[in-house]
Amino acid sequence: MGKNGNISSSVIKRLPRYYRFLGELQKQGIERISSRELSERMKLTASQIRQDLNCFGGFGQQGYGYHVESLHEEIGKILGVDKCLDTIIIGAGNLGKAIAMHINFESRGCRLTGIFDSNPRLTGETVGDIAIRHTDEIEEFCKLNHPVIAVLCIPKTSTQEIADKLVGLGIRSFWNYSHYDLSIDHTGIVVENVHLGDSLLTLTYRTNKLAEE
Amino acid sequence: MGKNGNISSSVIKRLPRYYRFLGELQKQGIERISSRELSERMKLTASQIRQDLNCFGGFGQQGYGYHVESLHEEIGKILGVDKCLDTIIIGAGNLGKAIAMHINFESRGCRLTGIFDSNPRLTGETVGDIAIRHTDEIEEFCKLNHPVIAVLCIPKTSTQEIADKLVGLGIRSFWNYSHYDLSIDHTGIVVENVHLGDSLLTLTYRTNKLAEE
DNA sequence: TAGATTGTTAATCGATTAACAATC
DNA sequence: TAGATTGTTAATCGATTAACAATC
Repeated sequence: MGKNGNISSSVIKRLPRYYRFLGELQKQGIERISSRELSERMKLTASQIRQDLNCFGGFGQQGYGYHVESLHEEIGKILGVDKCLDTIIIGAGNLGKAIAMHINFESRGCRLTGIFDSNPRLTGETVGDIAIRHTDEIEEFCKLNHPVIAVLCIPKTSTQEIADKLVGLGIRSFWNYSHYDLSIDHTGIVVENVHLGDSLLTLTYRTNKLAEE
Repeated sequence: MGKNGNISSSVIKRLPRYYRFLGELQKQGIERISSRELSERMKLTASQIRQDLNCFGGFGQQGYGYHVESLHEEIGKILGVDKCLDTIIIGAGNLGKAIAMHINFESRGCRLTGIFDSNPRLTGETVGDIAIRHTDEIEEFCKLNHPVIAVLCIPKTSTQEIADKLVGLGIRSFWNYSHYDLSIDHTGIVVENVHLGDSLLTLTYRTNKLAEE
């Protein structure tokens, strides 16, 4: 922990949620909020909120609380929503297309610049305003445009191989939706494994557990 | 902790991953595995694996390790993959359709039985082998078929209202993809909020952090 | 000033890891 | 039997919560 140093991943994982709630409050025209009131809305403790925010600096003011707009902006800056990380999607099946259409990359500091699929029948088809390219073109595209994030929506068998290749082409971050636990040996590479199936399976567990009682 | 009692959510969240790895090992024809070898493959400690598995019972054998096939089966039973929880999807936009096509519900103890959307132009269109119904039909459908899980792929503004209505119709579990933190006051209701945007935002954070160093 | 609420330190709680006796 | 590896208890570590002095 510390003002600039290493923030624990527990804290980092909570930041986007703070950001969302503050955005909502701002929309609702709420100017200031105390850690206690925010804690009630977010269903966590006021202590934790103050502890979390103080990893990055003293954003609040004693006796007053936090100014919603500036706290929202500060957390946005910490997360990097003002940045523009060029992003490509590998795999234009149902999931790849849905992510391209459904996720607002811009509001999360990213910009979708390319979609690739190995199926030549998809080449040229557009998703939103982006044309699907054949995977053979990835190399040339990367050398020209230097994307840094790759969203992997491909079968698990090819994931590791493609990821390794992409690292060689300058990709530094993977948002991995394949049913495979990607890990990259290179230092300086970031991986976020999503695993929607695992998420459903914990729901199945808890649902069945419920019925037992 | 305890053989049948309350298992901590940290453990539960790891179970699907154990299940996946053991399935892979089984496919590869590996018969037995020690906690140490599994720990190397999964990149966690052998201690943790033994600790986790012992929440549910002594599946191993001293001096031998764990029998891959039976451990895989046991964890499957714990998770409930042998069950069949009827599931409906609310919202047949890009994401709803992608989930319908992309997720193997059966292998996770669920069965997709209906898809609904408020846009009448989608009514009748099929996703996989399931016809999209209009949301007006949800009530009748639930009374007839008694689904227990609802996958919410709808805008955040309508989520709470629809969820409350679905609880009244017998839904007990929500797999929520809307950009809204769903919480249900009723006891005995399970919610899994997914938030793909938050996942991307942590990746953005870590990617920018990387560049700073 | 008095009241409110932060920032921060200390106490608690839970999860992870280490150690080792039990046992196959 | 000897070697290997579990199940389980104890030690450590980290994260959360509580408390309170600082201060707006």
